[in-house]
Amino acid sequence: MDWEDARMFLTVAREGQLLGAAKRLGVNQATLSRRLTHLERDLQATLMLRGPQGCALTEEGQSLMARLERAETAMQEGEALFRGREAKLSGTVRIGAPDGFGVQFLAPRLGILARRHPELRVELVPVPRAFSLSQREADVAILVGRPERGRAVAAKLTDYTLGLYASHRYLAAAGTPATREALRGHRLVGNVEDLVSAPGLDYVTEFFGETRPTIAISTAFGQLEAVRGGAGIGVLHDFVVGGDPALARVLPELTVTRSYWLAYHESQRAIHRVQAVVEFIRSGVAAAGGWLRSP
Amino acid sequence: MDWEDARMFLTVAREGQLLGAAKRLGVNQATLSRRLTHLERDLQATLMLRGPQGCALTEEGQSLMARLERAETAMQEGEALFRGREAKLSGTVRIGAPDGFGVQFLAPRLGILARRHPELRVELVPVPRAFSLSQREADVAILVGRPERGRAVAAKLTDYTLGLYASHRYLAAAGTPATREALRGHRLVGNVEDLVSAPGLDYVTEFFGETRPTIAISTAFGQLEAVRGGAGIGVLHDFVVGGDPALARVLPELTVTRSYWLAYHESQRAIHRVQAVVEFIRSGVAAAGGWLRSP
DNA sequence: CCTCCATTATGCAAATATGCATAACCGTTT
DNA sequence: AAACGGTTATGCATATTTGCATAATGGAGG
Repeated sequence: MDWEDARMFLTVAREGQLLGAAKRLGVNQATLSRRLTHLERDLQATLMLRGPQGCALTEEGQSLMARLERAETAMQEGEALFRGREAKLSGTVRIGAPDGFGVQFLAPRLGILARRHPELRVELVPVPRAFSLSQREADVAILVGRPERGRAVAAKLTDYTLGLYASHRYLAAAGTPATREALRGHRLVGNVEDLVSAPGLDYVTEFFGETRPTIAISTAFGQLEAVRGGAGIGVLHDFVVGGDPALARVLPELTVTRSYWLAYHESQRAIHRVQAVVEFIRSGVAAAGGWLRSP
Repeated sequence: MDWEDARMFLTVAREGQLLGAAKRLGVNQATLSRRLTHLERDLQATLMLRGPQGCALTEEGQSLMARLERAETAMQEGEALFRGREAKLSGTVRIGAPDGFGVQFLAPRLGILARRHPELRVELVPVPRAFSLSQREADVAILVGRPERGRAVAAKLTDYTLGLYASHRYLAAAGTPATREALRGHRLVGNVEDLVSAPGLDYVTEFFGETRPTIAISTAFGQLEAVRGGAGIGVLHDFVVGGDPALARVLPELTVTRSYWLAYHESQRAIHRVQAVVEFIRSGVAAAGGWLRSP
């Protein structure tokens, strides 16, 4: 028995005529006639007598109607689990992001998102690690570089640049290197190789070559604070440094460009709250313009 | 929420994979994938996580499944009202028929039908009256002449003939009329005008013209017995008379042909037990050959 | 790391359902 | 008896769903 046929039968039974029930169900009257015929054929019973005077239930139809009403109650309960949350976005969306982007870009802006969607709950995980979208470790992930495979819907957000920085105090004491080779004589701050979660995050070798950093920190802000504290020369996101007066650009011609991508599992494509967050991030990045690039 | 989508979701939830559930439901795996996507979009929720390892319910999916199982219980109860009667035809079929055909042809043969379908119950109403098929006064009606309008499926069964008969005793006493005009001097047995239920049943005037029968009886067998009892000359169905030695054909060149039609309401088209009876009658008449015609 | 297998997702053609327009129907009114 | 109005049923064109075939996927095993 086709349950959708049954649901339609129930409405006709209540309405007493095909035309009115069709309007109520949002289908054509002809469709409804056929759906009922299909149900009667399937059950091998005449459930209602139809004529220009409308539809009257047979005894068999009465019996079925009673059971369908109980089914309807359970169906409506099930549906209610999801309804009422549609108009205003509700539920939780988890964003996984590299800490540079997550903390510097997203965190300050989440208030806008919260005010726009009061019922929405946002979880931000600003740590540099891979997020499995298929296992729902995050609903939306910010990635460095394009995701290679898997059922993710991916879109490039923006390019961003990284450069070498050191504190004024450090440079005053150790001198400013004039060439890339001269970096060998300095203390370098980089990231933890083992915890590099994506090929695109391995930009330290592009700056230091085979020279391994003396100090390795796995987060961008950790690196920032270490460099700020005079620990040495480090590779920092230009947008993270911003206009910090305590820091000086070192070897400015050495710069690396990467790109942030946004991804979510394709099954989330139809989830409005996820799409709302996606759109929020995309439009936020677009509005920020060149903010993520070096001046 | 499409209830049929929901029913399919329930099966996938139990099976743990699309492919197995598709087989169980008798649909293609691709169809099932789309039905689930459609349900998830409708409810704005991810009900299950799908991958090459199969399908795992989310918490939302778990909640919905619980309600759907209750709906399913009610649906199965409703369906059970009709199931279990399909393989062997059961239920009741009412046949309305003119008494000539009903008693002389159908009644003797109903034993065959009963043995063929032990669970089937047949009601025969062999009275010469109109049966409203749309109001289920009969499931199957045998009619004289083609039904004119309405939502009946009609099929011609056979032609049959009527002739004038009298008992030998009557003719010995009153003489045998040599012409149609001579009938005026005889006692005539006909039917009750007021109860003539169809134009086709008004054959008495075709024999007697404007002469009104002295004795009017509303049933064919009533007329038969009256004629047999010497009441007069009557119009009888040739197949009802059969080879009765007590009766003599009068004015054999006067004969009238009518046809029996079988009809049922179109909503009964899909009801197997009704179709079984229809087929039984049609094939019975075909097998009887010229039985309903005068020799 | 590569291969295999059983799974899910999707493009495309075929099959089916749907809506539109209209014929047929029945009860009411004139 | 005829006309009217609101109903249901159905032919046909269009829209949608479905099945088929195959690409993509992830876990297991070698």
